[in-house]
Amino acid sequence: MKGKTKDVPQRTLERLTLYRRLLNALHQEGARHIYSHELADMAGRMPAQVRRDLMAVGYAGNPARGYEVEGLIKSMRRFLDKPGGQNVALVGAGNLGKALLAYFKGRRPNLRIVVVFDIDPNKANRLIGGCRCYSPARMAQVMKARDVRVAVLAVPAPAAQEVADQLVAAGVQGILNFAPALLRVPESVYVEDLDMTMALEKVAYFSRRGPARKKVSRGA
Amino acid sequence: MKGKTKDVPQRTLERLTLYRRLLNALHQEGARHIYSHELADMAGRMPAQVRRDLMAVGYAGNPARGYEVEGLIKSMRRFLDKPGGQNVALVGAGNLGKALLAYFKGRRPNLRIVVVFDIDPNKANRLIGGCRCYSPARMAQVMKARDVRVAVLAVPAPAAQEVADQLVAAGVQGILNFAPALLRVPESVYVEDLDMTMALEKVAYFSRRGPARKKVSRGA
DNA sequence: TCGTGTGAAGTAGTTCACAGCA
DNA sequence: TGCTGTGAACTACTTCACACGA
Repeated sequence: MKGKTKDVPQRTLERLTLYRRLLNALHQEGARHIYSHELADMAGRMPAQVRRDLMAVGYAGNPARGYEVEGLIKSMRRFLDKPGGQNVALVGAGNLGKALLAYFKGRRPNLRIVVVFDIDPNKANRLIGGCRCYSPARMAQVMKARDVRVAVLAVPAPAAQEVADQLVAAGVQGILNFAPALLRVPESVYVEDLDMTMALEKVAYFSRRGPARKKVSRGA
Repeated sequence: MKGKTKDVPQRTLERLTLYRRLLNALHQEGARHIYSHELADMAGRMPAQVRRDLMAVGYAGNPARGYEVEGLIKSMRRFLDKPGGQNVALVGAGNLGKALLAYFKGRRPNLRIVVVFDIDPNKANRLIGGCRCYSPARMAQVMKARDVRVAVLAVPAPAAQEVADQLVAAGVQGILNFAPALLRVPESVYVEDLDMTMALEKVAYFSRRGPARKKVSRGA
């Protein structure tokens, strides 16, 4: 698994997706070129960090004009996206799951939720937000048929581990976990925990005790 | 703003909220004492890190029995929670907003969403998930009346900055921002960005390219 | 003996600062 | 001149390793 691309730091990858979003908007508005300090301002970062992050995608700017917007976007696409896109499964079609389905719909064309799983038998075989919903029993079969390797987990915490096991058995390589539970999965499976309660507690805490703030100057 | 509590690193605070969750579960099950390595296992961390994190709350363990669960929970409560709790406002009662309302309901009794704001005039003065919904025009007034200092922002990205400005004007000190937009707010306001699309892109990326994984052994 | 508390060492991530080029 | 690309310095965070104590 020791690839040619030297490990991209996780934080760098996050920022790259952000830069891309900003660049797309810029491109829409007709911008042709951009300097690292401009992108940095928009992203709330230091120019040096933007430049260093962009080193990872291997697109060279030019001291006179900065970075060529369209070319940079293309490079980032090559770097970030899997050609042909990646299908995603959603597990858990409760309140949160349904909201996520709607939220992700059309947001990243390259990353589409194509199936839903839910234990509720009433939901089986029905369409939810345009996606077919299946019983978890059919997970392995459906996932293989649709070539799904990425899953969004939006089930209650007590069910999370069991579902994660099923996902792994069905060949999933990456899980975006909304459940407040630590998933035990094989080394090769990537888990990203998105703990909303933790995030809210953090805001509550730091909004009282002064700013243990990001250094980012967020302007006036 | 230079307090007596030496700045708690952001990461430490995240983990503390996690430890507390685990401790509460443990306490429920009747556990009396716990060692740092046990807590570390449950949290997917190193024992030394757990001990160092706990230093921040100022609760001393004991080499023979480890930490006394109940006492530690009390200390963490003193450290993490505002006595009497903090009221929270939700802005944006769309799909996501409503799901968040349901999600947070009862999860942290000390951190309750008590009001909702939405531009849709049809929602004004109606109850949504048990919360009164108001027009953003009434924000300053309602926030003051309910002593709300923390807000969850779940509006579309293009509206995010405008809403953030209103929140700041209404006296908010902390914002949990679900909109994929960089908010410009005064230095004293804490913003935590929770970018779900970014998180999904991260999973998609790292599930392909090998593990730029957290060092955490997530076991087999 | 074994676990805590913590100084010290190690690692990862960020920012500086400057050489080199258009 | 002013920006990029990047070694080097710095900062923040994590882990080691050991003195101390029950």
